[in-house]
Amino acid sequence: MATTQLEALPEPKYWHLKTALSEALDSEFTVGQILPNERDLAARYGVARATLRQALEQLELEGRLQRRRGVGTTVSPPRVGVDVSPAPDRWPGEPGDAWQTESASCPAAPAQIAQLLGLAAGDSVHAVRRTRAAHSQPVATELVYVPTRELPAGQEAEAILATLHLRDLKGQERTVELGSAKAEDARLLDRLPGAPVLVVTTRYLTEQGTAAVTVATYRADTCRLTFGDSGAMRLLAG
Amino acid sequence: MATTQLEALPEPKYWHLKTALSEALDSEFTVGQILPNERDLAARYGVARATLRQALEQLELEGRLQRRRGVGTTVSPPRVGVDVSPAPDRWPGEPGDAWQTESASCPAAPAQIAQLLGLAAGDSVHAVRRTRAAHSQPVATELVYVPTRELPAGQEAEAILATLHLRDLKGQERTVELGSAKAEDARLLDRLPGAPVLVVTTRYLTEQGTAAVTVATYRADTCRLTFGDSGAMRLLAG
DNA sequence: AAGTGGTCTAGACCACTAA
DNA sequence: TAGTGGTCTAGACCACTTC
Repeated sequence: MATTQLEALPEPKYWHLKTALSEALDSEFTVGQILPNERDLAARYGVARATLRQALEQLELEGRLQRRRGVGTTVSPPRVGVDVSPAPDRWPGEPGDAWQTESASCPAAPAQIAQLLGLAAGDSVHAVRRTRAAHSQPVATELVYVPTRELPAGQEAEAILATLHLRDLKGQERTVELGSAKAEDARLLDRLPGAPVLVVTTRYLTEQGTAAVTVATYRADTCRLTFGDSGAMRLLAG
Repeated sequence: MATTQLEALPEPKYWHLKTALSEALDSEFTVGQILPNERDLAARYGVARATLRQALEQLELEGRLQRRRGVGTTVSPPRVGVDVSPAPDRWPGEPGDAWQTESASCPAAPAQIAQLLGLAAGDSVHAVRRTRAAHSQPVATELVYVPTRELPAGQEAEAILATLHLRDLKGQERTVELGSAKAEDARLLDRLPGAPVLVVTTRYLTEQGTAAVTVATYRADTCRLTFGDSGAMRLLAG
């Protein structure tokens, strides 16, 4: 019986554990199936529960597992691809987009938003909350920020978006980064606060400057963001 | 003296801790400054070290902190924006792109890559390793996969890329998702294995099908992916 | 050698879900 | 009410960097 690599293993236990679990997931489990509970799994692999959890956390981060308190740990389906590059000449809320408008409010602009919109810190903005689902599961929540420059406060969400549609859109700028879900976003996405999310920030540009900013928060565990062909498709359309 | 919210706090300790630390970071520390060590910090806030670490981990995930074993925890600069949407009519390795070619090998295609390239599992492919830096720090590492269909094995990296440049590029398809760094990527990015990364997969399309696939791995803690204007800029160029 | 963050343990209790 | 994952503790040792 070979000693294998147990004598000199620079890799930590949870790393090997993760590999072992990942292979078991491929060979012995099917999508949606529920795993043994954490205490049993830890005992089965001969590690402390905290160590087992470290491996599960990474697998959840990679979209292989889904854990729900009070329920259990289940095997995730492959991530769903969600398109985040709609036509570059369309405003949020124009017919056919993937979002469902929820509500509107009129808070002071967060510092970062104010900067993107070219406003002073604390200026009032319209904020329209929207959500997006795939396969009947919520995958993203978004806030559309519009300056209250020309449109008075207290409008309906649809009215706010409608004012954008009248304007001439010059282009969009988009960024993607990793974040952790704030309490409100987490609730809407059916996750715990702090869950990893992909934050997509889009700036809508007109000749006069930035007319709107959207901050969309996608569940990182279940989503794969897709950017459709940025060359041929447009050439075909034009 | 008010009891504040200590009587009924559904939020966990590490969540409050994170907020407290985040505010301290803004007001009492400067970029690059080194924080007190974890044992001292934990004592200062009256929590166990594991709880303190849970808060630090989230702040690191959000790009606010950087922790290095044997050194300490430092305050991170804002994330750097890296453009991941070069001109949609250019191949990898054409003059002026942001990457530095490292080496080439000729492995069997991983299952996922084979599928994207329309190959059978285990078919041989060229794999060109490249890296990308910003502010003298490595921010991404990439593998360019090219089928060995027309080009024999054992080529130099530059020769492999050069064969692509002769072909007519019809378009690109790009996806972004969250991953965790494999051992090799982690080493190149100066991170520990398992570190969170943004994985950008690009498919290069010709009339004949998929000519190449790139898998780029960006440090999620230090990078903000940017997608330049997808409308106006091209109109101006054309 | 001293000090840092990284890993690991063995326990406890809590919040939540479902029968 | 029983069972799940989520939080928290107090300790130990290890890997790495720096002096």
